[in-house]
Amino acid sequence: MTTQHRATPNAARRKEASRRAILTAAFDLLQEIGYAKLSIEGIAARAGVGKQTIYRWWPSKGAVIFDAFLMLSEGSEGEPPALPDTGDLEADLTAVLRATVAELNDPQYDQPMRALATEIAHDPELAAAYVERLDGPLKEAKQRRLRSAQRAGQLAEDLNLDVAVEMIWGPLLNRWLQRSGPLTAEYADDVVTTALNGLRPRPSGR
Amino acid sequence: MTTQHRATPNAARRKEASRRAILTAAFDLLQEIGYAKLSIEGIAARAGVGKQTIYRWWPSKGAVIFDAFLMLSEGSEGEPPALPDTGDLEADLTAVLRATVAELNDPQYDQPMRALATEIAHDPELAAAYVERLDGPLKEAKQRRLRSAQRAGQLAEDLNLDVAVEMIWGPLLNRWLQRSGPLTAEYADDVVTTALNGLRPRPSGR
Amino acid sequence: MTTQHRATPNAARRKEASRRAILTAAFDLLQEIGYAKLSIEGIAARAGVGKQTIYRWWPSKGAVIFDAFLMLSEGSEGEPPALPDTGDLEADLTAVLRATVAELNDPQYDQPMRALATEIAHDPELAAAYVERLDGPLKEAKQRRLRSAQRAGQLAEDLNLDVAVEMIWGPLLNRWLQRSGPLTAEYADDVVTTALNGLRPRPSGR
Amino acid sequence: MTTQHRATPNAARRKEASRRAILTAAFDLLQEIGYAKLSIEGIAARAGVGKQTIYRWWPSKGAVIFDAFLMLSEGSEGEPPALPDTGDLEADLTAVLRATVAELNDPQYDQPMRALATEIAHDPELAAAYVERLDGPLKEAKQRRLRSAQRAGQLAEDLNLDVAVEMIWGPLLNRWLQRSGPLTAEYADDVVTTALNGLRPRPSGR
DNA sequence: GGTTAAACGAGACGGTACGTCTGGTCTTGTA
DNA sequence: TACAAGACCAGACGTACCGTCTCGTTTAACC
Repeated sequence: MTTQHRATPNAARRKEASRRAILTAAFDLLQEIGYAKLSIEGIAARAGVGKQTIYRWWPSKGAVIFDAFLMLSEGSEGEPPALPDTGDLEADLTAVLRATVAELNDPQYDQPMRALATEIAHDPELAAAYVERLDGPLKEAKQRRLRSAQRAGQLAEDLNLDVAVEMIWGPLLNRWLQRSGPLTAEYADDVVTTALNGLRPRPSGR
Repeated sequence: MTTQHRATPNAARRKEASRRAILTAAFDLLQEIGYAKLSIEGIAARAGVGKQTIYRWWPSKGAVIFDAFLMLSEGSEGEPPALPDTGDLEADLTAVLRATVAELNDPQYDQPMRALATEIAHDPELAAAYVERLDGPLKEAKQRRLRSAQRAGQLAEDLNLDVAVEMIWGPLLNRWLQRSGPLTAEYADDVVTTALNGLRPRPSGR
Repeated sequence: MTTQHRATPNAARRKEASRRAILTAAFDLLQEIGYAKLSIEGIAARAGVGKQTIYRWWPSKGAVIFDAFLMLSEGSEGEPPALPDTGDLEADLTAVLRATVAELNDPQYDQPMRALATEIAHDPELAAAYVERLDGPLKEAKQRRLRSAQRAGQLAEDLNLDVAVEMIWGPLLNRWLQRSGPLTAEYADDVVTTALNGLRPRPSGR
Repeated sequence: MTTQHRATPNAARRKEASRRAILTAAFDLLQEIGYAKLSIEGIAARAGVGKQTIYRWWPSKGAVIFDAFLMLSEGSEGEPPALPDTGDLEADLTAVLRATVAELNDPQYDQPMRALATEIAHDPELAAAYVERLDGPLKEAKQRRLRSAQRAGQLAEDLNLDVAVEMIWGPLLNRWLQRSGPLTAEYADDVVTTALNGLRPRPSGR
C-alpha cells in the first residue's frame, strides 16, 4: 500500500481482515517485545497469517510499522486534527507540548514510536510517506495555530512558520529520541517560553 | 574484578591492533553497506579478527559503532573542542551551523551517524555513554560560547542554556534524522536568527 | 456420485483442451527442468490453467505424470502392442531389448521415466494403476511372444512366464534405474543369452 | 563426507555426536513419517541440531539418507560380507533370496530403502557413491559365491558374473520397487531355479 | 628463559529469522 | 458450474548471523 515494489498484486482481492490483524499484531508486539526482537515471522504467527501475505503487501518491516501507526491515527480521521485556540498562544502551546511530553513518556507508546522514528531515519521512502501521511497533517495544524496568532499580531510578521514549528517541537523530539535529558512538563514550558521570546534579551521586561 | 557481571577480561593483555582494526572495519562497513546490513561477522571478517574478540570487549553492535566514533573524535583530543568566538554571536553560530549542515549532508558520514543515532535511540545505556563521552563535551563547548555572549549582554540573563542549545541544534538534527525538509545553509541561518529573536515580534526594529 | 471420497466433479463438463495442456506441460517440464523441480504451480502456469483445475482432477503429482505417459502411449492405441515374431526368439528378444536400451538412454525420456518410476515406488495406488494400464498390456505382449516360443518347443514347458519376463527385463530396468553399470546393446545381448541358457553349464555346447 | 560441494569445512572439528544424531534422526523419521514428508528441518529438529550443521556436511537430503544407511551397515563392518557356501548353490541362493524377500517386506525397512533407491535414481553422484560404498561390497560377495560354484563346475565357464548377479537379484528388486507382483518366498525360489536352468528346455531332465 | 595463562584467529555449533517457493484451499469474476 | 486467476494459510527451503563454545597459536608476565 505505502510503496509498491514488484508486480502489483490485485488489491481488489485483498482480505481486509488479514490486513488489520497484521497491523494490530505488529503494534502489539512492538509494545510487548520491543523493536529489536520484532520479526516478520512473529507478526505473521501472532496475526494468524502466512508470511507471504505480509511480503505481498509491504516492502519492509518499517512499512508495516508505518501502516500500523496510520491505522491507529485513522480512527479519528475525517476531520483534520486541530490545536486548541483560546487566543492565548503561550498557554495553548504549553498545553499541547505537555500532552506530547506525556505521550512520549508513556511506556505504551515509547517503543513503537522509537521504532517508527528509527525506521524512518534509515529509509528515505518511508520518510517521505511519513512526511506526507502522518507528520504532514499534524504540521499543518501546528502552522494553522501559529498563523492565527500571527494574524492576531502575537508573532512576528516575517516569521518562517516551518522553522517556528521545528523550533518548538524539535528540541522535545530530540531530547526524547536521544535521551539527552529529562523530558518533563517544566522542560516543555521552558521551550515554549524561550522559543517565543528568543535567546536575546527583550528590551522591556518579558 | 569489581562488580562486573562476568569474568572481566584482562585489559592489559588487550591487543591494540585488533581493537583499531575492528573499529575501523565497523566504520568503513557502515559507509559501504549501510547500517541494516552491518553484522558482527562482517566486521570480524573485514578486520581479520575472530568473532569472540568482538564479543569479549563490546556488549553490543551499537557499542562498537559508538567506540568507532569515539576513536575518530579522539584524534583531535587533548584540548576540549571550542566554538569560534569573534564577539559576533549570530555570525559565529551561523558559521558553526553551516558546518554542521555540511557534515550531515556529507554522504560519507550520513550512514554512520544515522546508525549511531538510532542505536542510541534504542539503547539507554548507550545513550548515557553518548551523552557523557561524545555529546557532553560538545554541548559544554556550545554552552561556553553562549555563556560568553550572555556575559556580554547579548543573551537574556535568565536564559536556560540547556534549552537554548537544544533550540538551536535540535531543529537541525531533527530535520536531518527525519528528513522532514531540505537541510541547507539558508535553513541554518533561519534557525539562528529565529532562535535569537524568538517568534514574537520585537518591539524595536529587527 | 458413487463411492468417491469427495464431491466428484462433473466429468461431462470437463474441458479436454485443459486436460491435454496440463499433461503436455507436465511431460515437457519433466524433460526440461527435471523431476526435483517439477511443481504443480509450474505445470499450471505452463499449461495456462488454474491450479484448482489440476487439483480437481488429479490426486497427486504422480497421477499427473502417470496420465501424461498414458496420453503418450494412447496415440498408438486401438490395437494392442506386439513384439516381433520371426520365429527366432533370441533374435527377436535381442532386437526388442536393444530398442529398450536405446529408449532408456535417450535423454529426452530418461528424466520423465525416472520420475514415473519413483513416483510409483512411493505410491501403491499409482503402482496398481501402472500395472494395470501401462505395464500390463506390455507385459502381456511379452508373455504372448514367449508363449509362442514355448509352443514351438523353444522354451521349457513348465516355465513360469511371469518370472521369465522379469528375468529378461528386470536386470535392464535395474541397471538403468540404479545406474549400477553401463547400459549398452552388448549388455542387452548378454542378458538375453544368459537368460535363455541359464547359469548352469549346458550339457552339449550351447 | 560423501560428496563435497563447497569450501570444505574443517572436518577435524566435526562433532561426532551431532553426525550420529542426524543420521539416526533421518533414518527414524523415514520409518515414521515416510519419504515424502521428510524434511531437513524435521531431521535437524529431531536431532537437536541446527540446520546449518546438516547443510555444512551434506549436499542433499539424499546424501543424508545414504550416510544413514552407511552408518547402519558399518556396525557389522571390518570383515567383508559373505554369502553362505554349503556347496549346494541352489540351496544357498534360495536361502539368501528368501532372507532378502523378508527384509524387503519388513515395513520397518521398506520406506527407508525406497527412499534411498529413488534418491539414487535421481542423483548420479549419489548413485556412484552407492555403487562404491554400499552395493559394491555386497555385489562382490555375491560374485565370490558364484565364482566358487563356477570353479566347482556348477556354473557355465564363460558366465558373465555381472549379468548373472543381476539376473538373480534384479527381478526381485524390480518387483519390490514397482510392486509389479507379490514378493514371496515362492517367488524367490522360482527365480533361482529359472535363472540357474535358463528359459530353454534342458535336454536331460532337470 | 621456561612456564603458564590469557587473548587471539578461526570456525563449528544450536538457534532464529530471513525472504522465497510451493502445497493445497478458497474466493471471485467470466463464459 | 467448470474454469483462469490468484490471494490465502501453512510451512520447508537454503542462507545469513546470532552469541557460545572449543580448538590450536601467539604473546606477555611471572617464575
